[in-house]
Amino acid sequence: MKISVLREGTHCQSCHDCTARGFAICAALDKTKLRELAQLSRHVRFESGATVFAQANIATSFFSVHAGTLRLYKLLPDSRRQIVGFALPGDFLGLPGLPQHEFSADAIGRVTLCQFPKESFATFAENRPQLLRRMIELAGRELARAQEHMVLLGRRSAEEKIASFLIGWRDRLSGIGRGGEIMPLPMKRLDIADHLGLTIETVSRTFSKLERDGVIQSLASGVVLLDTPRAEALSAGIS
Amino acid sequence: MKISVLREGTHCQSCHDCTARGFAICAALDKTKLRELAQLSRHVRFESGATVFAQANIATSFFSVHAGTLRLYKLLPDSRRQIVGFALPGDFLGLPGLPQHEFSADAIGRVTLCQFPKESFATFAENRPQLLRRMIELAGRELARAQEHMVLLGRRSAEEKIASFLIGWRDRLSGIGRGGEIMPLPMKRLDIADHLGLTIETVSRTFSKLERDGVIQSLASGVVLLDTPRAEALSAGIS
DNA sequence: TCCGGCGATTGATCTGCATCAACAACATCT
DNA sequence: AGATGTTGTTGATGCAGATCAATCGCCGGA
Repeated sequence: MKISVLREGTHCQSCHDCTARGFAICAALDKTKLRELAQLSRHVRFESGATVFAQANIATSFFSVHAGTLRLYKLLPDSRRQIVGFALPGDFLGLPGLPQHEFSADAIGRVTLCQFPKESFATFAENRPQLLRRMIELAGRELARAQEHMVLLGRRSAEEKIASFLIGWRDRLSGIGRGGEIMPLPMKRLDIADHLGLTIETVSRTFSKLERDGVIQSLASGVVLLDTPRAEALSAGIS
Repeated sequence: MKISVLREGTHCQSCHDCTARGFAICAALDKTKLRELAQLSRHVRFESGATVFAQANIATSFFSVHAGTLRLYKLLPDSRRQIVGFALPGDFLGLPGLPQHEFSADAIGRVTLCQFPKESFATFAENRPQLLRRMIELAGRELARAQEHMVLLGRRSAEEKIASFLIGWRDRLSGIGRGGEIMPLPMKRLDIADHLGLTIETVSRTFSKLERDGVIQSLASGVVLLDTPRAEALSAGIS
């Protein structure tokens, strides 16, 4: 595992034309407040594999993902791993009220983040209902995703899990304007396995099966959905 | 499945000495605001098995649990079920921002709730940062629980699942002042199975095994933890 | 060009839990 | 008391996915 490499950041100069604006926490803010919030933040960059923060460490910052993908995961003492989610541009990391990080976060490929010192962010947000409501909205969306994922982990077959994952990933990408024919999957098979409660072998076999069945096409650059209705049916748990 | 029975409620007269005060959403409010909020609410009661609301229905109310236990669950089209959690006194049900319920909720035994019309609650909360921060706190706690449950569903053995469930249940009960030697388990085996991603038979067998091993004692009125350290070790994923 | 490492794939075998089945314990109704 | 339904337990068997193992493709470095 590579060691975290934190490049010194600068105050964010250009929140106004930030590509993650619109889906990020800051979508709630007008120009003036945006500038104030920007004063608190710095841009930081992490190289592939770097750990942004680790579970049970004291949380001193919040983050908003600007570019790239992260895996968010929890480890058991014997090193079993559950990836609780992947973070994409616009996702907010860290929850006020809890002193420590509830999970670890690694960069998958290069990642840039807006970093906010926890204290000053909390003070800033304290009396800004717009921002607070936005945080509730993001937390609620996250919670809904978590509950949907519990259904997947508890009650679905390997094939349904993979189909569900692909459909969900497609929807998230298109939600941030990254939809397209070829759907990039920046994470490795092991990450997918640890996200879906499977092993790499089962993930691999299931990808192969879906490809044999003409549901998907697997490329080096990503996956193409050939039979979307079939994939969506599997994802919904039909058949 | 029994039909939901909603007894007509009354405005809450006695929030001041409500037994769920202190852990509920209203813990954030001072006397004056509490009275104002009480004006919006009514007490409602549901009998055992009644459905408080169903997944994908338009959410017209929020609820705060006053007494009793609920199962919160999602169904797949073929009737596979995943119980995403159990709600206890103080728990808040419903998230602003999402138009529909994300899951269904049934009473386990008799339940009483504070019901808030969604619109008026939202208006009330809109510019009350204290209340908004409290909602973030509750949502965050819920999210943390959901993530911990993903680890359980994705990466743990049946025995670990049961031990984890018992330890978690003990902690939640003691968190609302209901700790005690005998831990009541109001939900049925099928509920536990659908919560942990197991079948009733496996749940039953695992309870039997834990009892044979002297970890727990199973009574009609609940469960006694005989070997708490062992249960906690299993719960933590050690051994 | 060869080598070594990493990720992915595929095959063979094993196993934890699901499934199928029978029965026990207990409550409710007639 | 006997009949019926509901919940829980236990046993026998089956199977989806884990585990163990071999191989392949690819990339980067010597």
